[in-house]
Amino acid sequence: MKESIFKSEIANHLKAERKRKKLSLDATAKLTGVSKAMLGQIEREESSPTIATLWKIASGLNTSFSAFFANEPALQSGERVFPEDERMKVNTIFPFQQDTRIEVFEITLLDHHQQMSSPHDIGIVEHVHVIHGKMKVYFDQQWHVLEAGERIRFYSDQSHGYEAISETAVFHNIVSYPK
Amino acid sequence: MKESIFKSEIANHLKAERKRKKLSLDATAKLTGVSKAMLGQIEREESSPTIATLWKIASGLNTSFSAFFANEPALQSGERVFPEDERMKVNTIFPFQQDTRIEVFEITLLDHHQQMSSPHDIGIVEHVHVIHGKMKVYFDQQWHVLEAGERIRFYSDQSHGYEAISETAVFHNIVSYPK
DNA sequence: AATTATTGTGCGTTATAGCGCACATTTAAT
DNA sequence: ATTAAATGTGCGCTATAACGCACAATAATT
Repeated sequence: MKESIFKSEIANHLKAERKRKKLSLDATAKLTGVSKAMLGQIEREESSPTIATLWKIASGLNTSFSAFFANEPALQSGERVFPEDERMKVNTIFPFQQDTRIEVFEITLLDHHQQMSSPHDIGIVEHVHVIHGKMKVYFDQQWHVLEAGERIRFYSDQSHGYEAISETAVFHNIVSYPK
Repeated sequence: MKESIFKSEIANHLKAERKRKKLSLDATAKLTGVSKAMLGQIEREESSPTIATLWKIASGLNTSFSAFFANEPALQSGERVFPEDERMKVNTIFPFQQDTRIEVFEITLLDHHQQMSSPHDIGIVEHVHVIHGKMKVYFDQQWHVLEAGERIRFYSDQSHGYEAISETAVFHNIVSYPK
């Protein structure tokens, strides 16, 4: 994810949210405590706001903070795509639904397979619950070893991955998307 | 959530992450492309970084962006309380957290036990995934039979319940609370 | 058509994010 | 003990985030 696309996502989301609520720059300025000049500049991508002001905007508009970093709904609507690999079997337990914004997979790693993944969008949380075998999960620059029955939770907007320590490992993977 | 408290969250997380990696301000400056003076000010809460710089920091440290905003364990622990019953064992897999607004239980029904429940708040969605045995789930005025491995999803703002058909049944219960 | 709000943008000013460099302290090496 | 390297803070400077106000444009009212 490049830095520059941030600005346009923030701009788009702010503009969309403001239009959806049928608010003028002046009205949102009063709601958020951020000057309308600044709001205009952010929408035109002429300014990269500080977290403090972005917080004031999110807070004043009663919208979530992470929503400013989400990709277009068109892209994130569906299910996550997994790489085609014979040694990693993915079974969808609960597909993504707009109301809950979670999806659940049962994943089987064969032959000590390791599966790495590049960062996802901001705010996405992954839950790993080991059903069979022994495995390790990578995030925060560390491998975390998990026995059967154990579980762990992490932000997946970073490099992460899974690897079976026993020959095969089965785990449940709950992915939560913000909104 | 007040604005000031997550400035300290950012400060704490940056400091902790830097210490964990045993990096100096100088070293992190080279990694992230952010001057060490600025990094120092952020750690001392003397400066509120822009989104762009915080991104450079997260990116350069290979850490998650969201982790800088990790909210403290919510006071409002939405955790559901279950009736005391010897024939229904509830094991919490993932406790409720404010960011995801889900909680996950592993529930064991013994001796053909039936457990009914009165309606919860509107918008709450329950997911049932049968691990062992055979059971049925009640909602929408009827019972739904589930074999091991099968799953079902329903709104729990209505009378609902579970019952083991085999002598014992084990299922996972994912509860999603609306934002 | 003329007037009056409303809305977004441009401008000048202030506040502060962010940088490079130097300084004082500590830590390690000689 | 002395030197040398490394680490965090302070200072001056520049870039820009953020503000208030005024202006030009459109939309609504008379």
